[in-house]
Amino acid sequence: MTEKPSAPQRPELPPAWNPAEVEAGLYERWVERGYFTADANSDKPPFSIVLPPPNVNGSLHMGHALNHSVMDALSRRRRMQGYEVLWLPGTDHAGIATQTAVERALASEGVSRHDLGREKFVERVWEWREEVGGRILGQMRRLGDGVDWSRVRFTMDEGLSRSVQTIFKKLFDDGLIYRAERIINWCPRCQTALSDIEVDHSDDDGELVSIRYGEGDRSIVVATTRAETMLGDTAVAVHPEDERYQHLIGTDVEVPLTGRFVPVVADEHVDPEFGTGAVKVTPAHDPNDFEIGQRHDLPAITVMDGRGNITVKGPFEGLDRFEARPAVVAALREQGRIVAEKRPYQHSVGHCSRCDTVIEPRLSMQWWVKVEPLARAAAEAVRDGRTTIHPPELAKRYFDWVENLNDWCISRQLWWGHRIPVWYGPNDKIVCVGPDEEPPSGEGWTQDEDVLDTWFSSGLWPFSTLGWPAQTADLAKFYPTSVLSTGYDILFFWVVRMMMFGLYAMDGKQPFDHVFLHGLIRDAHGKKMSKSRGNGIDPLDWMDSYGADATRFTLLRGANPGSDLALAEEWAAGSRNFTTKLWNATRFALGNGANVERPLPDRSELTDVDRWVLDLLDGLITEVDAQFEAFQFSRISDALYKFTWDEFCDWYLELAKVQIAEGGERAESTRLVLGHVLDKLLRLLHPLTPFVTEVLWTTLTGGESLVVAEWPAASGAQADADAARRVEGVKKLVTEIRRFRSDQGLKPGQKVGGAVLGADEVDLAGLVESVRSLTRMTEPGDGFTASVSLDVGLTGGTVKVELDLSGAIDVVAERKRLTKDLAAAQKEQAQCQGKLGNAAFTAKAPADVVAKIQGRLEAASADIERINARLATLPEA
RNA sequence: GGGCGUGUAGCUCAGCGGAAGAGCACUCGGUUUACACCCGAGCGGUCGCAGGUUCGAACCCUGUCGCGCCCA
Repeated sequence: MTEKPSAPQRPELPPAWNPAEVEAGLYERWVERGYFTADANSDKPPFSIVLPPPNVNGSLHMGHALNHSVMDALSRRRRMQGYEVLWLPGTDHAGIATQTAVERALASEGVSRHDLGREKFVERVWEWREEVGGRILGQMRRLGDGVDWSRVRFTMDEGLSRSVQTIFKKLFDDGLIYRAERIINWCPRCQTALSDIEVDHSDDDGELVSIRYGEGDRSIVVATTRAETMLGDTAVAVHPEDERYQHLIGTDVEVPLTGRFVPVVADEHVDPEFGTGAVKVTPAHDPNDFEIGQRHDLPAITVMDGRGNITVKGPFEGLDRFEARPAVVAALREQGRIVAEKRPYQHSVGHCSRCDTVIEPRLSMQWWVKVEPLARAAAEAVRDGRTTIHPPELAKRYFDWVENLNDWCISRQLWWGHRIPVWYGPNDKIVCVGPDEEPPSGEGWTQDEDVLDTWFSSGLWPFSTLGWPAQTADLAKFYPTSVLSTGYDILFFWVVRMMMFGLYAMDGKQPFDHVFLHGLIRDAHGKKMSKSRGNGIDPLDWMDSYGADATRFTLLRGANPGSDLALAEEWAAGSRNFTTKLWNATRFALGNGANVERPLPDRSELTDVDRWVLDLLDGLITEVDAQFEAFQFSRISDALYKFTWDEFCDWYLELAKVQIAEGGERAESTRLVLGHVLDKLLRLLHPLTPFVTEVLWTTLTGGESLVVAEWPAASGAQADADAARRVEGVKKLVTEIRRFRSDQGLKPGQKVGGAVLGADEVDLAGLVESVRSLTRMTEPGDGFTASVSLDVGLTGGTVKVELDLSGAIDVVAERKRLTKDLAAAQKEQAQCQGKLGNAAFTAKAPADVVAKIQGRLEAASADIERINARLATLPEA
């Protein structure tokens, strides 16, 4: 029987990794083989993630790419660990954004939605969704997202709409949904109410105008930033204890321009320090004024329509609010009623988070969710540990917010969305209709015109997507979901709403066990990416240039929990370099016969170098596992990067060359070690960089796919501390020799004869060949003359290296090198002596610390002696 | 105004009680047959400032200044 060739025939790797050519094909193969399709009937433990649904008309931006990289890494690892993994994708209908987009398209045809009518308009939106709605899903495939495409959902689906109607009815019946007339945030451009979190506040330049109301000793000066709303004033308010105004409280003053007399009321909420201490009260156009109005039973006069145009008969009628403001001020000035004007005056102004239009507080009838009991449950679930927030610092913010929630305005004056299932009938009858109920028919019954906030339906996502309200196998298997991942800026949007609804609908069962909150994407200098700055980076560009793996790796490497991450093209190039490095290392290993055809030989048959790298690998596996459990993606990536590049490539591969050159059994065992280390390393890297590892691993092992390969476990072997010490000794020796060569101006490739003396004493005899190989040092030949000697202090002794540089050495360079080393050793010596000379230190510090310092002192002193001796032998420069 | 976070190498960030680290950038030298998307060697920091606790502080405490975010 002939010996088997050590390197079996294997498909050869191309010389370079070309992601653009390969990624799409790999991805489609994974999908076709059904790797990402979850089985609700499997016996495996479940692991589930629902994708926080992106806008149906959006496209993949860097924030998505980061979040998806996180979710994909988590779910790929769990799949390899033998979990039944469900990562469920989908999109939300983005009520305002989508309706606006379609209205804009219609406008270019000269048609408004009202021309079309509600039914036809909604049809158009569905058509629009068919056209653009798949874009972001396609982009997810490029990134490599291992989602279950058989379960892709949309918030306007029939099933999800049923969930919406079910929960609306349940909340309505429980008294947690009600209708009320209040001040809401109105966007005059979007023409709809918004909830509080859809309003962004910024400090804008405005004006502060002081206006005199009334006459003579019955007059009072109020300060306002919104003079035009005075047309709707129904009171002037002062603080009850403000001595300046005691005589006016309870009297009436005239509101200029209107001829109307309004009462002066005393209210605790007026700040006597602000302006004159008196404020005008416009209950229909200011949330604080509305509350004052409630307390004092004041009428509310609406002076603007939904577009922000003045509706009061007279000279201002029809003017836009921003035109009306100066017009009103001018009219007041003419009457001599302007006491003071301050411009610019910075104050906080609310803007629509969709379109940036200045919000108009408006009195209007809307539907509300009473959040207090829901929010209390949401806080409790985190407090008692059913749900854990990562990083924990952000839990505080979660509590603060949840405990101070106002009721949630859920009705929107749109056509695109879930229509409110409430019918109004004769005699003010109101009926809320559940999913299997017939709406009331007959004369006089009409359905509410409004639709629900998009977040109302996406808040149901963790269970509506699994089939709720039906008790499906999916729901039983995959709820509660394992992890929800999103940016910390979305904490209040997704997380809180999903928590409130999940706990409510699922009998106190939390929607997710863990919440992972990643940071926000910024540019290379930490600035927010934005269209106006033009500093945005498109993840698709990165994928084109550097590959999906490099894009993912860059994002994960920067993902420190709770902190933002700065990105620049160089970062992605660096990650691409890493994938190339991995590619080349594997190519080298394969070219030298690396394989996993047989188990590793017993550790006793391996070399120090083999045991060292295997022990490091064990440590790496332990580290990666621990950091995965802690959502520390940056540490995972860093550990893998450093092992791959700084240990495996820089040292093990170089040392393996020596072992392979030995031939025979040694070469064979080295090929196995190479194969086994790479095999496990590729498995560990797969959740982060699935594409390149798939190609390398299938080539190395002949296995079917890394997607379904087993996640590696540490070997359990006792780490060989002696092997580690010896290899570290080799590394130090090699580094010192290289430094000497470099300082002496030797070309890296130039071979130099040399002798290594004293290797025995430090137990390195067996590794001298490796040192020679890595430093281009040849055996001392016949005419060997040591022109220089080099002392390297290692644990346990000093190794002397003699080199024949065939001629004079560069004394200046050598003196400089030694002087530098001397200075370092002296500094070290002084530091250690200082500590040891301190009686308090030796008395109070733990014994092992004292011993360590003692050891350092001895080493430093020996170094100083050696270097001085060496310097003495050098001729003067 | 309230709360949270953060100031470490030129840039972006790790480290969070016992010898100042990484990536990128920079300098020098390299056609060492895995890799120039690379290899080897180097330069670069009183860890914002001021006090305090401790045998010992980048790390803990207090104050202060700068920056960022969230909520009013």
